Amino acid sequence: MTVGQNIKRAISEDQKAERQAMILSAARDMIDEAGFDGVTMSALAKRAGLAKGTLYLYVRSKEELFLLLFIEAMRTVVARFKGDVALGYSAAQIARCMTDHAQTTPLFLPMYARLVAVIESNVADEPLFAAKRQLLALSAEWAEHLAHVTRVSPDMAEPLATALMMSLQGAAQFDLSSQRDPTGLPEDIREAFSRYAFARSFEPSARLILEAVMTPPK
Amino acid sequence: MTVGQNIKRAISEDQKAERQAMILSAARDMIDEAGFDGVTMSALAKRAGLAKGTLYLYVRSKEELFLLLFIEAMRTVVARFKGDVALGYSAAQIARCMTDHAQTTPLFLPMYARLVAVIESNVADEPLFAAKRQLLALSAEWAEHLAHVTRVSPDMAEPLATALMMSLQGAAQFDLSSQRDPTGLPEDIREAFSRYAFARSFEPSARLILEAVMTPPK
Amino acid sequence: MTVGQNIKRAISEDQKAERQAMILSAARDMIDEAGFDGVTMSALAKRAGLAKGTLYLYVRSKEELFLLLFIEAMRTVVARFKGDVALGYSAAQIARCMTDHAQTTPLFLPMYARLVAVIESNVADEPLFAAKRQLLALSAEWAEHLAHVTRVSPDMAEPLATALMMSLQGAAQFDLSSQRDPTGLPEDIREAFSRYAFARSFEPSARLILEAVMTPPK
Amino acid sequence: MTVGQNIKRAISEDQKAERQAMILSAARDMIDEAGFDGVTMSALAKRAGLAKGTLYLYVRSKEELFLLLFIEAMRTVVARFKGDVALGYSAAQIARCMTDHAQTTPLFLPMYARLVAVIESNVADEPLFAAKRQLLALSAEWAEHLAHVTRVSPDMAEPLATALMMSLQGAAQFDLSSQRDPTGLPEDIREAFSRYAFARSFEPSARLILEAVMTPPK
DNA sequence: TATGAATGAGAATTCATTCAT
DNA sequence: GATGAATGAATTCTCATTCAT
Repeated sequence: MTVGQNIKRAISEDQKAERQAMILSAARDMIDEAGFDGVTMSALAKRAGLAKGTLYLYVRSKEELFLLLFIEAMRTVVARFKGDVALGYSAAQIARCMTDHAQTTPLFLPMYARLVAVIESNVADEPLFAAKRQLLALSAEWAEHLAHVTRVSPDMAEPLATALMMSLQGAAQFDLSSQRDPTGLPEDIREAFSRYAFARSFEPSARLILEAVMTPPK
Repeated sequence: MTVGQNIKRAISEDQKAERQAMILSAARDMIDEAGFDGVTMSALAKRAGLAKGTLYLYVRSKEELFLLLFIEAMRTVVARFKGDVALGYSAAQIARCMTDHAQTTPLFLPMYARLVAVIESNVADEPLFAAKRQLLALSAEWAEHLAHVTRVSPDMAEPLATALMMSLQGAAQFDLSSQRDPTGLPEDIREAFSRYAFARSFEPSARLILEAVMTPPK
Repeated sequence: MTVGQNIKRAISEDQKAERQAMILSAARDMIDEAGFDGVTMSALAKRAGLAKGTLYLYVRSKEELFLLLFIEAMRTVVARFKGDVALGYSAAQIARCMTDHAQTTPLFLPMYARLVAVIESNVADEPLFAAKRQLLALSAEWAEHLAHVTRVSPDMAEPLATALMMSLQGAAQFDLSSQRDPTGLPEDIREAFSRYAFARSFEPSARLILEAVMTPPK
Repeated sequence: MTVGQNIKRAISEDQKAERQAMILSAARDMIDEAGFDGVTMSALAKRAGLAKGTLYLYVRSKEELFLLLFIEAMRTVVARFKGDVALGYSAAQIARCMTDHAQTTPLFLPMYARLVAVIESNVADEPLFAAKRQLLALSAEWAEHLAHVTRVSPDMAEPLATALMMSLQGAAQFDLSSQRDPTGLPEDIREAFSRYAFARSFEPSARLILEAVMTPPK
């Protein structure tokens, strides 16, 4: 009675991971096309060529899916940071790189903006903890490289990392808020919207922060 | 179709404002008791002693209600900042005040954390624009006082204000994320949760930023 | 405390009638602009320059308003029929006139289509009976003239009138159903929609019926 | 989120069709008991022993449900017409049959009366088009049989069919309007209500029309 | 493993009408 | 007479998740 082509059963761990990657990829496409709210598990299943139930074999919940997606984006950002930013870079250069990474890594910004208030708020403990662990590890990795390239004093490493991440998070919010076709915006607030676009708001702040710790007042 | 007890009619503008204030107050109470998701227009109406339809005479939608609530909180924060922070304050003192204001103004932090991804995302244009205008005005007012007390150079005023607001926004997110009864948290991530509590993450960052602009490298 | 310009109080019966006519006229405009569902009592009041409560001084309910509107349209149709159709007219000519009257009298068709299932179904007894009386009188007047110009035998007068009115009613429905921008209609049913436009469906039927009784089989 | 008793799953197409039939049947019962406005999707689900969501698996919307119901009634009427009316029948006999079919097929008349102004007006395009297609096919089938039994000349077939359907539609309206307990009606309009009962108004008109085309004036 | 039928919670909002001023 | 603040009923439909096959 089964309709449609049953996809071959994924048995090995590899196949399982592969299948999950497929799902994440389909999800990314859906987000691009229909936005976050346009992603429904039914549609995603269809798009991935799976049955709804099968989807849940690879992803415990919709929120977990998003979490997975964000972790990937975060992983990319961290990797790029480690790859691009080297010892000797100026505050301005580091700020530039961070801005660039955040902006050009697909989904990073919009997902970061939704991470806490939308995604984490609706996820079960189990997946949340799992995600937290990974995210924490990635943050640590990033912070470590940051401390390295900025040659910041040990006691300033954490405050610096925190300040930058916090700004990044805030900027992601601002950016989300500023994403709007200026057409249709009332004259008097149009500029305010664009003022908070990511690059415009994050880069100077990051630079400010970095300079503060990289050139300690003598 | 009408039954029930008509409450005293709010005829003058003053009475109307008072009634709206009443509604906002009832909403605040509900949030305290049942959390954001616990706020229902029906329940709110009942609590405010109004008919549902009456509620909508004073608030165009649930999201607008939240926006109104946030604006009030923001107004308070700005007022306190202007009242508490005076010329001559050190970076540390200013950071301390900001932290305190944000933390002790009821609803400010949790609403700010939800402002963009949850509230603004679901509000109609009309109320959104109205809110933006007020929020922008308040921000400007706050930024102006900030520039004044920090004696920052004119060209650094905006970057400073932006950096601080962005950090505040990010910290609000972190804080929301860290709000969790440590009991029940796995050992290995418990500390990470508490690490991002508002005061612990925001104050040092704010101070860092403020110091950076208040003691220009000679 | 009253806001806005209080319209002068309408005292005499004449003034009252005049005010009611004003309201009906405003309603007609609203229907033209926003369709039937676009008419709300609030908006109508505003448009008529009246307060909501005042509206109800001249019209007992929304449905009564529509009934009043239809009666006017019907009155026009009957008057035009009596004015335009004279003894000696052929079945084809009469059918033509009827079609023309129904079609060119504003609101007649769409209101007739909604008369029973939408309007009468939701009106209180009192206004319904009042309307019925007027409508019945108008029908009788129309039927009488019809009998006169068709020189139909006394026993066929009622069946003829009924048949024509029924067809008119049915055609009004068909017409309502066919009112749709052909753009956006699927190819295969586009023609079906247009086929039931009023003139195309009513006139031949009316003619058929009229001819049947006007040229009795010898 | 799932609780409650899963009913037997309808897996095969047959089972699905059966389940839909069950739903329609439950809807018919509800209409009988509580009238059209008494039909609630929630109540219907309960009555059918289904969860609300399940209902929507079989019916896209409430209006579509009504459309489905009408199509069934129409299908019955057409079938009965084809079964009962044979070549050689007189105009009077055909009119009699039509009247009878329309009157004794459950829900046919009241649904036909509401079809355009109430049901079609509130249905989404997709289901509307689907319904139109079926209705059009049924009409054509009926018209063909009509042409056959009346031996009407090819060019008169369509006008005849249209005239009869239009009258039927009009009569359905009249009938709806006349459905009212005479008790409680004012003396002076009581008769008028009953005068427009279906059989009394439709049959003579149908006969008139049929005779007109079946016995062409020599 | 895969499937997809079944589940059901859940709340916002409109607008005709009334009646206190 | 005129006003407009207050009323409140009333119901749809979506979609994440589960679990019988």
